[in-house]
Amino acid sequence: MTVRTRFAPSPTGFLHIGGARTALFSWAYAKKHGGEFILRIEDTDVARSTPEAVQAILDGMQWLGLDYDQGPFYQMQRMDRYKIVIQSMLAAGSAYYCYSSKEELEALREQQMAQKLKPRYDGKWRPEPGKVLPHPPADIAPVIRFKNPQDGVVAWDDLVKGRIEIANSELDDLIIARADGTPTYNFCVVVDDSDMGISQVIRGDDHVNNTPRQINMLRALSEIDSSIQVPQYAHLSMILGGDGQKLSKRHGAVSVMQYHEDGYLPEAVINYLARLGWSHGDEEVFSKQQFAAWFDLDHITPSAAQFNTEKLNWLNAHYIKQAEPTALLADQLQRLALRGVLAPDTAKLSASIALYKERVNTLNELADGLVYFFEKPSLDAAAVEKHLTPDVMPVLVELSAALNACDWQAEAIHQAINDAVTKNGLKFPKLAMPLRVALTGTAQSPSIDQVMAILGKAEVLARLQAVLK
RNA sequence: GUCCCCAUCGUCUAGAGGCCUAGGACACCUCCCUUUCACGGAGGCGACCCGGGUUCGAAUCCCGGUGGGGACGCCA
Repeated sequence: MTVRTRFAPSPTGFLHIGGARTALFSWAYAKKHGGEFILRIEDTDVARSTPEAVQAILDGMQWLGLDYDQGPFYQMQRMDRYKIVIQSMLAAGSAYYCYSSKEELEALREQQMAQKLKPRYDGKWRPEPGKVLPHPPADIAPVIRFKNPQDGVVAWDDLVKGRIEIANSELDDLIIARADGTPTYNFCVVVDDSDMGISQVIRGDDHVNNTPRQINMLRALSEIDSSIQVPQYAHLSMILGGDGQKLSKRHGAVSVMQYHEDGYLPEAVINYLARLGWSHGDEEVFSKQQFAAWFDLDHITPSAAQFNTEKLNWLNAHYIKQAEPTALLADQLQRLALRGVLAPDTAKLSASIALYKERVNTLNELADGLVYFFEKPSLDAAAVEKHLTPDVMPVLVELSAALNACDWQAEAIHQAINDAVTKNGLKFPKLAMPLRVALTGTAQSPSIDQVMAILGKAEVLARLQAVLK
């Protein structure tokens, strides 16, 4: 049997970190087994679904490089198919019309909660042999309910959590079509997973409780069409925020595209997400391809995992260091433009990226650190006071002259500084620090001779002149 | 409330009854490197939720407790 997995988000918001990991694992499972990965947009909640959200999900997947073999399929475009299946269930007696009003149901729920019972449909309109149903009220448009088995248990061997059993007595007859005729989530999923030949359903933990209902519907459907099979299920635990709390819209859940904006490389986010809840021995740093080759459901942790920005930073720093400067060029051009640096010299930009990328966690930090290569820095007052002391001024004057005559290479520049240091009986930092402050504005920078080599002779002399006045 | 799930360093995790004196990674601390800050290198701190049981032997298996999470929609 060919492996087919799917990622099935509902377009009610952006692609967040939890959804991204679910997609990543589904993607990897399909790749590992030479199967197909399908994207399906579950947009049956017309009131909450938006085209913007669809686009945001597509953008997020593209940024992460989670390519799908089929889709995106849209459930709203499959209405005809759902209606046919519902009709067949009605005909087979595995579904029925229910005329209970929303108000009636609400009252029932409250009553049950008050009695500390699990709120469930009371089966008023459920047909049974020998049972006499009430007369359908004329003013109520009926919903359609699935006739769930009442006895026995539903069990499956979850690929992550092991065997799970739920008694049918815990389940009630769920609504599969609303009063307006549109089908609901649990029903659409079942039809789609079946029609699309999904072999493994890999999804979030929060769907564990839907699984027995879906299995029951699949079984009812297989009574009608014997080719219909129940897929395997793998339920991934959720990702918690850095504080151990559940991620939600108002608490810590952000779009994966926010990570892009914040200066994270997709390689880093993928690598980080892969290691969140999954492991391959002691391996920590690996590519998406390596992940796909290694991936298996056996090594997924069943417990929830807390998001840790520090570790993401570490991975991001690794991937930035590893990147070729030219690969970062386009990105840095954009980020520098945001910082007011327009059309910088490309050779100079490449050289400064090469020098600076070794020391940053994010692409924004990189861009921040690059600015002074292209614009005169404003000098940090504390650093000026500490390092640009009156006694070094004459040495700087002397050095300026030497630099002016210097062959403009880091080696030669270093030599010129060294000569000035020796001649004046100083230690190297005594001159390097004032230079650093004068040229970069701060007391922290890469090797000052290398910075100077990139800045260029004219610019270095001009910046020195500015502090000597 | 009912049902379901989960439980190893602060965090992510290794761990399939003896390889465990519980390993790795991030973070933190110390030292080294050094031209400042980083990077890098070497060390260090630091955990099996509790209680029973099974067994010659339990982080690992079973039971109970506790704690955390999820679900209980004409949402997905």
